[in-house]
Amino acid sequence: MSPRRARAVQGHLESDPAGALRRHLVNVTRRLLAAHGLGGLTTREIARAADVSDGVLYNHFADKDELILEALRLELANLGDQFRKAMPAPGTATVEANLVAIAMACTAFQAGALPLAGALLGRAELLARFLELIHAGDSGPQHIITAIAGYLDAEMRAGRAADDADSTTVAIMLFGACQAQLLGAHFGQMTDTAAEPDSRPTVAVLMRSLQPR
Amino acid sequence: MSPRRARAVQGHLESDPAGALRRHLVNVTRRLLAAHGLGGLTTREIARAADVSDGVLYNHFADKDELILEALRLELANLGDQFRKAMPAPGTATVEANLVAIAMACTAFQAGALPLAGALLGRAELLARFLELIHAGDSGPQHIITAIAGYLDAEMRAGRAADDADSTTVAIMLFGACQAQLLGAHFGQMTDTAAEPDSRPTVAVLMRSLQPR
Amino acid sequence: MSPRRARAVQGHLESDPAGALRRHLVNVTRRLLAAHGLGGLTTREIARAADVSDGVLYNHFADKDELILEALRLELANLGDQFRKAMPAPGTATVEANLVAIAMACTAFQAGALPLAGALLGRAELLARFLELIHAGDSGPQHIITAIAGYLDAEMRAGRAADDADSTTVAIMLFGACQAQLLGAHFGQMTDTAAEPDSRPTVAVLMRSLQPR
Amino acid sequence: MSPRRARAVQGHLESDPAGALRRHLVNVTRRLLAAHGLGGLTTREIARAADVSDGVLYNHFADKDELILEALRLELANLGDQFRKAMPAPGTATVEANLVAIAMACTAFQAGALPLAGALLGRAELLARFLELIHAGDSGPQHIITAIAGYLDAEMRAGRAADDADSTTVAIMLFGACQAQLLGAHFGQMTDTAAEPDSRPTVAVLMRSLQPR
DNA sequence: TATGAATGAGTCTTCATTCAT
DNA sequence: GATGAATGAAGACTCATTCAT
Repeated sequence: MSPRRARAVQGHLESDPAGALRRHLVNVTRRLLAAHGLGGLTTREIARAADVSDGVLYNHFADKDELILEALRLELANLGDQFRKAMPAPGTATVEANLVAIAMACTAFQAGALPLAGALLGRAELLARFLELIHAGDSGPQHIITAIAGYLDAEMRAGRAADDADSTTVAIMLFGACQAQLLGAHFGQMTDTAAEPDSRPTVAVLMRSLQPR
Repeated sequence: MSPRRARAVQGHLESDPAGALRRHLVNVTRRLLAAHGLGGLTTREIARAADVSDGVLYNHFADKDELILEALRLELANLGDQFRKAMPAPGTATVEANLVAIAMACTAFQAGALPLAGALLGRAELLARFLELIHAGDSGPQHIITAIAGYLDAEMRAGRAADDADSTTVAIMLFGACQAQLLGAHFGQMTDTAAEPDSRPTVAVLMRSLQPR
Repeated sequence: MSPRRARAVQGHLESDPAGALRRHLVNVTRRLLAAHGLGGLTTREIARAADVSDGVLYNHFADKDELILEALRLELANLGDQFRKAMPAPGTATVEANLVAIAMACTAFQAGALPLAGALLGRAELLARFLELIHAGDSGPQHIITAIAGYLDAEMRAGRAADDADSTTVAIMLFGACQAQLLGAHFGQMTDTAAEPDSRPTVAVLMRSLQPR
Repeated sequence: MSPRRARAVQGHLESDPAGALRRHLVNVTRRLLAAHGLGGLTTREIARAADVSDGVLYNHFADKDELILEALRLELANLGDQFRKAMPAPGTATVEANLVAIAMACTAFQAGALPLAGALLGRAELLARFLELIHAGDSGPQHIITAIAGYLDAEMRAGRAADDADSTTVAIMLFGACQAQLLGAHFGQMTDTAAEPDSRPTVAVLMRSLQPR
């Protein structure tokens, strides 16, 4: 009595078989987007990668953009979750070590977000739809900054960091330094990029402003 | 008996008439690229904007990408030049004021580079060709960092800045903070973005590390 | 244990439950066809309008065309029935008044048949199947002509109309004049089309040939 | 210095080479439209029939509809011209013979216009664009009616036809009778249709109203 | 038998590139 | 060299039809 199941999702005993292919398509698209960006990503390529016919897409999404946006949203949300998980708890270890850990989490987030950002740059109308989509969510870069600033505030209140520094500014600087290093590696010489960017010097500079006196 | 001059470059008494049209095409492409990025920029659009026939492009460039790359290269070089012109001379004014000026120059550079970056993100093979192209040049973000670090080194040598901070790290942080603010505005809520990002808090934090003791 | 009843025909206690859905589909299709013609009428649209699943169609018809043909046939038969009902009885009122009434019935028939004709024009193979389908029936325009001619013959026999005119020719002329006026309104300037076409002048001309002498 | 010539129009020494392919496409489309109507007429089919690549169409027309409309317009104009050429001059031969000739011209016009009408039925937006297109022209059925009425008026003034009949009504009846016969043949039994419809009975009926007394 | 998601051939359209003139 | 129309390989999307459930 139920409609047929797509080749690609057969055997997946799903609690929600109706949404299974939709999710499958989104996940495949996330993968392709994360790997190669939006440039030259065709509906056919998505269908092939999903082992599904060319037309299915339109059974689950109004158009290609809707699929892309959904994939972007989920991928970004996932990156945000991973970042939050990697955030150290205030009061543990040392502030310096924690900032290094945060820097690594920033870099991981940015590395994942780079292809997504590329997909939206120069596609004003897609960006607009995307912003509307995530506005309520807690995925964007703003929330990363807020989270870092929140950590700093907690440490300041605990007396483990000087409370006369602006926590948001420090958060932006940490996040930005990581970003600059990443983009430098991406657009830069691309040689020896294998090496993880070292965030310790950055943290060292910040610590001078955060040293409780 | 000399070959026909293209409509668009007639009247331009050039010392290098052969290269005039090539330069014209590159300049038009730079303008279009800076304005709208690479998304949806067609060869026909370039030809129309250049007031030139659809085919000329292929008399001067191997293909569209070569034209794009040349335009990107020159546009980036131009942004680099403008940045260098805006760099304050060490020893003038105050270090703090100079850092604020540098921050503004960074922001200007990044704002101009954003559409260019968008053109390259997610186009791995284009990026590769681009990197090869600019490798020898002094246009990339690396040189911005180097220039800022150079300024800091000079101030350190002059005793106007603490010499126990790593100038390159400070440069990256300044550049990165500006970048993060810009991208935050671009991808962020886009509300009240009209306001110039304020770099003074960032500079204030850095000054704590640079205060000569 | 009897097979499932489709959503749309539940509650209809039918003596012929098997044929109920088939009839339902045909009726919905008739409505859609009469309203918008065949242009852009999709099987999905039909299914939606019938509140039925996309696939049922193929349980009751070989293909879309078979459904369309059945709907066309019934709709045309219905128009024919309505025409017959509107036919005045010979000997009643005046011949002139009756011809005006017949003209109005012709116009009504043609207005209803117009979208159906559009569905068949330029679809030679569909038209061929359709003609085969209605050949035995008494729905086509031929029967309208025959009916009008029959009326005229009766009036002639009754001495209310000159019997030296060819009744079939007069019928064709009456029918044709209405048709020409309708198509003129449809394809014509479409201004002041709201006004019912006036058939009295046409009837007046015909009366000259029918005046018993 | 001039762009290349399409395969299909090579050798046609045209005074207007630029418009040659446009005209070629329109003519091919006219032929296809006249032969099979708009149903299932694809851009590819047009391109194949024109011996031209799939994309050319869009070098000369905004979209498929624009080409279709142009073809419809020209074909209708041509039919109108042929009708006008076939119109007898008032005062020549006999009125009866002339009306028979006019009836034949009507039938020819209608036979040609039938597929065109089919293309527009059920395509409201196309019809609207079409009406706008031909509004100023003198091609539509209205002008056929007007021309016939004009002929009748002339004969009336010359005393060769009774001047108390409404010429426009008679024109509509003549035109309409031919149309009804044609459609009857087209949608009717289609057997023995080879035989030209005989318009003499129709004319005979009309003559009764036109006989000068 | 009804369901409705899956299928994939086919539609219109775009656009980088070619090439006769 | 310059021109700009011609080319044709994609691209996004539609829709009649199938078929597992």
